[in-house]
This record gives sequence, structure tokens and C-alpha cells, in this order.
Amino acid sequence: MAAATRYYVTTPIYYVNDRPHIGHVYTTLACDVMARFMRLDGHDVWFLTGTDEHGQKVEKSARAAGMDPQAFTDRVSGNFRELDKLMNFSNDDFIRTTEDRHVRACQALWQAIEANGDIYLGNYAGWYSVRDEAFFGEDELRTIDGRRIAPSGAEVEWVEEPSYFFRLSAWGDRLLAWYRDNPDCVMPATRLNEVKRFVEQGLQDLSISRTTFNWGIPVPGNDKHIMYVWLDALTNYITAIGYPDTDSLSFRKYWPADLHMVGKDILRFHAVYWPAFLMAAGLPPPRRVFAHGWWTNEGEKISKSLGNVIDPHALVGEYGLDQVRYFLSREVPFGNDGDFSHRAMVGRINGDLANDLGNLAQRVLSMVGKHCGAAVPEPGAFTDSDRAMLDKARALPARLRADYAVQAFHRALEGVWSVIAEANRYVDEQAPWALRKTDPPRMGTVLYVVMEALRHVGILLQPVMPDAMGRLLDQLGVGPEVRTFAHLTEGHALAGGTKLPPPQGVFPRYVDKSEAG
RNA sequence: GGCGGAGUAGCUCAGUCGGUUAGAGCAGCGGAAUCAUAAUCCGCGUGUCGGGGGUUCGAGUCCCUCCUCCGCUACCA
Repeated sequence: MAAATRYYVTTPIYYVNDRPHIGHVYTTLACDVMARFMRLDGHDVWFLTGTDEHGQKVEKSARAAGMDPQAFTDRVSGNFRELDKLMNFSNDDFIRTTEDRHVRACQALWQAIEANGDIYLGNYAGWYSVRDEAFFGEDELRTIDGRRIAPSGAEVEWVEEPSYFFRLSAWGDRLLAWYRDNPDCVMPATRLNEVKRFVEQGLQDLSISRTTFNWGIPVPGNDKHIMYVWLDALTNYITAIGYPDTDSLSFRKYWPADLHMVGKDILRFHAVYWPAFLMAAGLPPPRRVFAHGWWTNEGEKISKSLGNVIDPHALVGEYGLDQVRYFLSREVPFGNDGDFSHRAMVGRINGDLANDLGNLAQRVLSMVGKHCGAAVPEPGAFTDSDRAMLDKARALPARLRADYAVQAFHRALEGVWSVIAEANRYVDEQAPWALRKTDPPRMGTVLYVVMEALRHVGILLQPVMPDAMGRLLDQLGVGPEVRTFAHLTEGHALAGGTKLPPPQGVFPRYVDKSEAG
């Protein structure tokens, strides 16, 4: 492995008004898996998540709850910290946009862009619906008896208010050059395509301040204006590593970010506005924005009105934490949309985890427990079959690095499972239960080979299933201090004679309550 | 409407620069084994590669056309 490099990965900050659901879990999980992988591979990782706490809706919700906005956000922001705990996320920081450090960063970024000449004061004009508290485009409106009506049925009126604008129109060519020179800056590729076409159409300047509410960060030098929520929100990525102190160790080390993970609904903000803001402030844009897909629930779109929102607590309670982490990472090609179903979940738990991996560990470890004195067997000379088995396991790290480099988590897991399948075949072919009677030392060698393959599997699956793999590695006699990818060498192979704890199932089968009786 | 993507076995998907009998996992059927969480292993697919046309010695893979589905088409997180 090359010298340690730094790796900075972020989730979007979540809007506090939302109740945490599977969508939040999915985005943060992808980052967590990525962060854990990179740490285990020796990189200096910074993993950020947090909450977005400003805006008119929050102000309104706070009022409805009879609370001051700050007290209100203090409370609801906690829901997301709780979620991180529930899901065993390993974020290094949790940022809140109401923190002082963030207010300072936003105002500094504003001033940097302003100093560059890309902010000016103008008028924001449009059709506004008082009832919806929103502006609508000309094409969204219907005209009835000469009156313009919003989709909601409310009448709109022409409203003009003073607003600061970001000169986005001036950044089209530079954005296109960025996309062209960094073909992996927006992934999957089809998303980059969409973004490029959007920018090629020509960009309009962006209104970046409001005067209609107060719960936000004041524009420097003009308290009447509050910063547009997206400028506020996006800035969190640099706040957290020390901006505006661009000379700080952390900023110099971690910027530009390696990966902004986002849902596809907020791609434009991250792939167009954000890089433009940054470039206008003289900062480099992020290295990659990855837009992942959405989940449906039993084939149906998830929505509050349908009442089929998936609650993370219920999910983890029903299936188990690492089982859920595995399912979400494995079930769909990362980037695509996927369907969550009980059937598919149970299929993954019983097929992949209990049968393939759990049972492999169990069949081998129970023999070791019974017939090898509960210690790692001392291997004899390896046969060609043994070496073939070991070589397949040893080829995994390189393979997984390539998959993780492009966030192909599903493919990485597929690769690990091809080794697990190979190991099950190897056990059947070598039939250690028969060797027990004819050639006990050879039986020991066979069991050793599988254990060594399992050591690779266990270490490499830690990013996805940290707890379960920790337990597996315990049973293999692999200490906590030798579980990084740097230990995936022959020099760190299992040592014969190491005492082992009694084997214990890592992944129980899921049995439907109706069937269990 | 414009732009982009996709349509491959029952299901989910792989198929690199066009080249030997189009693959995997799951599901299904049959068999073996019995170390193990009734787990594992082996065998079994007559798929119009969406339809049609074209280029080529040869096309799932390139070109044209049609059909179907999906995404994007700006200031609501």
C-alpha cells in the first residue's frame, strides 16, 4: 500500500424537520461503509454528517411547537444523532448549521464570493402564492378568468423583493470544463450527462438571499437579508474542516472533499451550484459527487401519504443491524433504485449470511473445536488445491479496492461471496470429516486453509458488518489489533496453536413468526 | 416537446476493442453427501438478446427506424 492519503467523505446534512427514515440511513450507510473501508486500508479519513437547521419551515414548525427555533432544533437534531448510534455509523463529526463555526464560515464564504465580484443586489420577481408560501414558474400556472392559479388552486400574485444574486450565468463554461476534465466528478455517468446538458442550456443567476423570514444566517453587511438555505447548507462541508481558516491543518489536509454522497434529488445543488460557489470563492471543487438511487417498499413508492415510510428502528429490531447494513449494501447495484421487500431481506439473511457464510464458519469451527483441541490447527505442506483456495482469498483486497474506488459496494460483496462459495466447495471436496479417520494432520491443514480464507473474508467485510465480523474474527483467534487490510499478508496468517473460544453462530437464520408457531 | 438512459433466462442483473455452443445469483426440478445454522456440493435453461431494416465473413455489441419504460428539463428540504 502506498503512503497514507487522506479521504474526506460527507453525507448531505439532513433537514431537521424530517423524521429519520430509510433514505437517511441509506445515504449515511454508504458513507460509513466507504469511510470504514478507507480507514482499514490505512487512509486518514474524515467522515462528516449533520443537520440542516435553518429555513422558513423550521421557523414555522418551531412556532407551531410553541418553541424558540434554537430550542426546537436542539431537540429534533438529536433524532439524527440517535440514528447514527442505532446504525453504528462511524462519523468523525456531526455538524449543525446553527453552530457559531458555521455562521462564521458562511459569512466568510459570502464575502469571498462577493470580493470576486460574483454577488450583486437585484430584485427577485415571480408569481407567489401566499397560501403555499412559494414561487411558481409561468408554466406551472393555469389561468382561470384572467387570474393565475397555482397547482394547489391558490391564486398567485406578482411579487418583487430585493435579493442578492450569485452570478451563476458566468460560470457555465468553467463548470463544463470541470466536467470534461474530471469525468468521474459526478457519478453515475448518466447523472453527469444530465448535469452537463443542464449547464449547456445556459445558466441563470441564482437568488441567494431572502427577506421574508429571519431563521437563517444574516448576509454580511445587510441584516435585512438572510442567506438562501442552499448556500447556507452546502457550506457545511468546508465549515467542518476549519473554513475560513484555509491555512489550518485540517482544511489543507481534507479539502477538496473526495466524496459528497447525495440522493439524486439534490444532485444539481451539489454538482452545479456548489462547485460554482467554490470556484467563485477561489476554492477547488470536490473530487466527486455521487448520486445514489431510491428505495421502494414492496414495489411501492415510499411516501408519507401512503403511510409506508420505513422506520429504521423497526427495521433493525426485526432483522438485526448488520443484516440490514448488508442488505442495503448488497441488494442493488449502487446508484440504481432498489426495492425493499421482506422476502428479499429474508433471502439475503438466510441465503447469503446464515447459509453461505455463517454455516461455513460454523462447520469449520465446530470441527476445530472438537477435533483440534480448540486451537488453530498446525498446517502441513499445502497442496495445489490449498494454494488455489488461499490465492483466491488473497486476491480479494486488490479486487475490493477497485470496486470501492467507484462505490460499487454490491460488486465488492459479490466478490467476497465468490470466495465464500469457493470455500464451501473446497470443504466438500476435501471432506475433512473423512480425513479425521484417515489422516488427522491433513484434516488440520484443510481446516486451517478455510480459517485463513475466513480471516480474509472477516477482515474485508468489516466495513459493512463491523459487529458481526468482529465476532467472527474473535472466533478465528484474530485479535483486534491485527484486523486492518495491512494484516492481509502471509506474514500475519493465523498461527497454529492459537487457543480459540467455543464456536458460536454469527448469523442466525431468520424464521418468520407465522412459521415459527 | 427537447435532451439523456434503459429494454438480455420466471425475478434481479453481467456481457470490455463486434468474433468460438449468450453468462451469474436467486427461484424451480433431479441427485450426492452428512462436518455444519435441514446448512453444503453436483447436474438440469428450445432465452425471437423489445420489433423491423441495414453495414459486415461475422452483431446482444455498430447505423437507421418504430414501440415501451425511466430520468433530467432551475431557484420546495
